[in-house]
Amino acid sequence: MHLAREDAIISAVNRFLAEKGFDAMTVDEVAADVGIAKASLYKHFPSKEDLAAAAMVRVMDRARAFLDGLQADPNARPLDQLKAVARWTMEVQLDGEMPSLPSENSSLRTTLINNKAYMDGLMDVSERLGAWITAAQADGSISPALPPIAVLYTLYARACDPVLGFLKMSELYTREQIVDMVLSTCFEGLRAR
Amino acid sequence: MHLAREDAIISAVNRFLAEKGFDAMTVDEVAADVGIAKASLYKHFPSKEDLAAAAMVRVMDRARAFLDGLQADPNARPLDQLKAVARWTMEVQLDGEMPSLPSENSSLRTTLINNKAYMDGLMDVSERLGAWITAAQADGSISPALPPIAVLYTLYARACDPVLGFLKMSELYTREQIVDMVLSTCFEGLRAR
DNA sequence: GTCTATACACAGATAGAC
DNA sequence: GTCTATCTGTGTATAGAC
Repeated sequence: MHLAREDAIISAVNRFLAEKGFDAMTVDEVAADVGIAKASLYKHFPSKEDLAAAAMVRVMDRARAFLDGLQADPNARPLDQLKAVARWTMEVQLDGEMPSLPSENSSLRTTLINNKAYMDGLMDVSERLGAWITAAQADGSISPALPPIAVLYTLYARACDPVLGFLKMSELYTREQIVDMVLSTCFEGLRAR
Repeated sequence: MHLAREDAIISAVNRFLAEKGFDAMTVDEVAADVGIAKASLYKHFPSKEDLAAAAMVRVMDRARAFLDGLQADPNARPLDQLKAVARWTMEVQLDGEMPSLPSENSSLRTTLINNKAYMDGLMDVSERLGAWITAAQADGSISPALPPIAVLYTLYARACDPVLGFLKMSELYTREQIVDMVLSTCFEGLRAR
C-alpha cells in the first residue's frame, strides 16, 4: 500500500515535470493530483527537490531496463543499439513521460548529485552507451572524429530536443514520422549523402 | 538618456534569461543589476513578461542584422549561409547572450504572440532561412527527404542546445572546438561518411 | 500516515510622495 | 521618472490533532 502510493506520487511528479518543468510544478498540484493532503506528501518525500529526484531515478531505471532488453540480442550492431536508445528516448518524450530539469538550479543539482541511486544509474547508462559508442567508432559506423563524450551528450540531448514538440505542435506529421525525421537528422545529419 | 536606460535594462534581462531562464529570473535582481528601484523598472515595462519580450525582440534584431551581413555576399552557397547562421547562434549561446524561454509558459507565450515587433522579426528570419533551405535542397547540399520546416526547427534548436553547455562545463575543449563539433554533428550527423 | 490550519518567505505589482 | 513602503498572491514547508 505504502509503495503503491509512493509510486502514484512519482507518476504524478513525472508527468508534471515533463509537462511544465521543475519550477512551474507545484507541490500543491502534485498532492491534489494524487488525492492526498500536501502534508501527507511531505511524510513520503522531504522536499520538492527529492520529489524530482525520485522521478529521475525512476526514469533512469526505465532506461536501464530498456538497455537490458537491447543487450539480450548479442549480435546486434552497436550503431543500431544506439539508434534504438535514441528512438526510445524520443518516444518517451513525445508521450509526455520524460521529466526534464533545469541544468542550472543549484538546490536541485545538489540533491541529485547526493542521490546515490540516481548517480549510480546515470553512471551505468553512460558506461553502457560509452561502450557501444567506442565499438561503433571502431567498426567505422560512427564518425571517429567526434570525441565519445560529444556523441554521448548528443544522444542524451535527444531527451529534451524541442524539435519533437515543435513538429508535434504543427500537427503535420505522425508520431512515427517525427521520430524518424529527428533520428535521421541526428545520425545522418542535415547534409545530403 | 531614456533609451540608454531601457537598453541597459534589456541587457540585464538578456543576461539573466540566458543564465537562469524566465522563471528563475526575478524582477528584483534585474532592478538591482541596473541600479534602479523596482518601481522605476515598472515605469519602463509593464510586466515581467514584457521584459522578456523586449529581450527576445532585441536578439531577433541582432539575428536579422547578422543575416543582412550574410546576404551582402551574393555568390555564397546556401549551405554555407545556413552553417554560418547555426555557428553564430551557438556562439551567442556559449557567450551567455542567448535568452531562452520555456515553450510552455502560457502568459509568456501570449505576450510574445501579441508582440508585433517580435512576431515580425521571427517571420522575417524564418522566411530568409526558409529560402536558403529550399535552395540548398534544390542544389543537392541539404537532404531533400527532410521537410524544410524540420530543417528550420533543427537550426532554431541550436540556440538552446544543451550539448554546448555540457561540453563547456567539461573544460576539455575550446570554444571553437565545441562549436565545430556541434556544427559537424548537426550537418554531417553522428554516422561516419 | 492522514488531515486542517498556519507559519514563513518571496516575488510580482502598485501607492503615493518628491 | 525615481524613490520608499506596501499590498497581494502564492508556494514551500511545518505544527499538531486524530
